[in-house]
Amino acid sequence: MERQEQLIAVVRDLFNKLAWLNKFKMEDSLKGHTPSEVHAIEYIGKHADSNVTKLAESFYMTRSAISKMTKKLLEKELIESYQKDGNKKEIYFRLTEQGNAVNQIHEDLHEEFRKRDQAVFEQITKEQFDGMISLMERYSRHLDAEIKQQGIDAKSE
Amino acid sequence: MERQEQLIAVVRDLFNKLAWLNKFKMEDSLKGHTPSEVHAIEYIGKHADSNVTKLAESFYMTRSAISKMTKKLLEKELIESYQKDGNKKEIYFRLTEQGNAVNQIHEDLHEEFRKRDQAVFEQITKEQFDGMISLMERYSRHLDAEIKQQGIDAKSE
DNA sequence: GCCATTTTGTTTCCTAGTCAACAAAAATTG
DNA sequence: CAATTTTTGTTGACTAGGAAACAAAATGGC
Repeated sequence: MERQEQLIAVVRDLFNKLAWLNKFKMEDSLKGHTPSEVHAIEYIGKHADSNVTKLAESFYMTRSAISKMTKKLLEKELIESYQKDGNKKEIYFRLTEQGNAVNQIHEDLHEEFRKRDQAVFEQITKEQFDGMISLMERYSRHLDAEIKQQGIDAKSE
Repeated sequence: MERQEQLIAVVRDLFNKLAWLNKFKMEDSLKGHTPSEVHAIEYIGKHADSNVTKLAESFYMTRSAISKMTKKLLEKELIESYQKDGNKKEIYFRLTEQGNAVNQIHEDLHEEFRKRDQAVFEQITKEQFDGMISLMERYSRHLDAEIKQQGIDAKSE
């Protein structure tokens, strides 16, 4: 197999596995919320003035899907919406107290995962780490250029 | 942000982007087949005696989902099923001629993607490459151990 | 200012995938 | 061997998300 394909295949498999394993813990601690919902809560917690469009672009999902999801989060009172003076179109989100609580649980879980996998990451040298990050970023920019060239509009975050 | 989280975030974003971009080309050339179906065709093409269970384990999907998918592939006559003497339970799949054709288109597309992104990968030295692969494999084994310890049954391929 | 275009968000219809319950065959236990 | 347990595959009910059509607001060109 080409090294390129090999690397992508290995990474993909690893990510599937990681997501699959973490899902169990997540479902345990965050019952009643889908991974996507939790992900959205995390995003809204981190970014001021989040709205449907920004979430959609960041998650590579349709606005349709996000609109439905945020509706649920509003009903569950995990987020609340607000608008700005002089703009009746855009609707922004922020976390409620309950949303913050969920976000906290999620962060704690992440910390747990981090500790669980720490040993693996400790073996990486700074050079290796920086090399990998810069490769990813280079690849990402390359794809951005491709996307732009294809005339597809993406605006990845 | 922790380097560990940073790396995971960057990879996740990159993969979303890559999948999203490739989807357009895929949809163009392989209209009528979902990415999952194409993925299954690829798998069946590569592995002799594929069955529902093996596909499910490899894709981290439920047997239920795979069962429905293979049913569709059978109806479209892209795959065919067979059994072995003395085993009335397990049902295996192989590609039909049509399935092979689809697989070929898919491979050609992959080749196209490979060329498109070649420049990015060319800059990686052998040491870097090997280091990354071995890191992924180490991480994968670490997760396997975790999965085993959790008593979840996985048998990742 | 006014009209066309773009942006933002929602809704309806549809599909892919999960979960749970199941049947049939195989494997295990005694 | 018989009885229990596990494995394999399928089905039906349900949900998350995509596609398309849409309304309302904002923006841009003139």
